[in-house]
Amino acid sequence: METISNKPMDDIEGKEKANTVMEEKMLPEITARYETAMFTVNRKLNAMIRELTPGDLTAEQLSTLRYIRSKGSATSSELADIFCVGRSSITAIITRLSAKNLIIRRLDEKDRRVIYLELSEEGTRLTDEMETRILHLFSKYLVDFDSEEAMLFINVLEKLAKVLAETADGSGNQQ
Amino acid sequence: METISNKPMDDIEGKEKANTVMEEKMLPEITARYETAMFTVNRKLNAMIRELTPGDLTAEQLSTLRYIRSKGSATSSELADIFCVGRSSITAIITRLSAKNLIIRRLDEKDRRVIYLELSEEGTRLTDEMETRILHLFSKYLVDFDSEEAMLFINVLEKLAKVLAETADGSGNQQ
DNA sequence: ATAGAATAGTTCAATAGTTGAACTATATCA
DNA sequence: TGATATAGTTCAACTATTGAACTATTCTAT
Repeated sequence: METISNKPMDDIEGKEKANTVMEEKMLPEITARYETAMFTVNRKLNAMIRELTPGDLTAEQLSTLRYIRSKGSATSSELADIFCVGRSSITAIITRLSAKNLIIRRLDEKDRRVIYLELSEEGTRLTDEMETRILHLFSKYLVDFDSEEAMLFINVLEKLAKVLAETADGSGNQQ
Repeated sequence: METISNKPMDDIEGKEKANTVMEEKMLPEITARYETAMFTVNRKLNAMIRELTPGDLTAEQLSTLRYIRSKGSATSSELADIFCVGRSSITAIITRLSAKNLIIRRLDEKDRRVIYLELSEEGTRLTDEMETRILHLFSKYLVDFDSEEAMLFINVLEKLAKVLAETADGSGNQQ
């Protein structure tokens, strides 16, 4: 993934070093701006999605459904990893989704410890409906960005996600 | 805020329209990639920051302290707006922070309905310490990005935050 | 083959965050 | 002045999360 711009920066041969130094200096500012903006984006988007969601479904529950929808099925441990929470937390969420008949537990016949989580028909329908609504919401805001900046943004965001995900270290929680 | 790249896209005069059409088509893909990456980034970063934080301080509490630190002082209503939650939620958080002697309630003498929230000495010390740790954490990851892509990313992120914040509509919650 | 370790998931108690309604107190405005 | 709006709190109900203890399986190393 290389940058698109061809506007040269310093180009006194030591490109590598020049960039590093500059960032060192700008670190506090970049960090502060990143955090402030990220905070606002997350809070506002979550609030908006919350308003789109049927009253008896929480943000975590919706995220869980959507993740399973995207993968077809998932296990508790996988969800705990992805969501960076303990497994007991996932159990609680799954129990509630199951009580609402949105999720089905399917036993693995080979390894009888594992349980595959899948969406029920109703769960699939509801998740698809939410996907549509969210897409519609996003489309309202995406028109303010041109393709190029949007793609650049997404690429850097994905790179960041990759870098963070690779640092498997803490990863938040486990037992 | 204009894009930096000078690599022309289509330039058959109808730049405006060309871009719009292209995004329309790419909307589902962009949305999916954005959401997936954003989800990972948030979960991972939150988990990492959680690990840096003294055990008796939660993510919400830390965010609250940091916001107040950045502004000097804030009111409950202001925090409820920024955090997109109800005021009673803020009351609960403030009560706990106050019990830990990290926050002080200062009464406004002009308008006796409002209460300014400020950090105590201990709150200031703790928040500054956390800022340092977070900066250190970020610096580990920022080296993977060059200045240019970092700045582009931040600019688009801030633009997104601005667009979302301006849509004052739902804003999540209020009473 | 089997004992010990690892893995997948659940249960439970405790705590934090959130909602929404009802409430108090104060300020604004018409 | 009386109605309305604003700032904040309290309360009950609920969800999410943690961490420890637990069951049930599977793996692995001798």
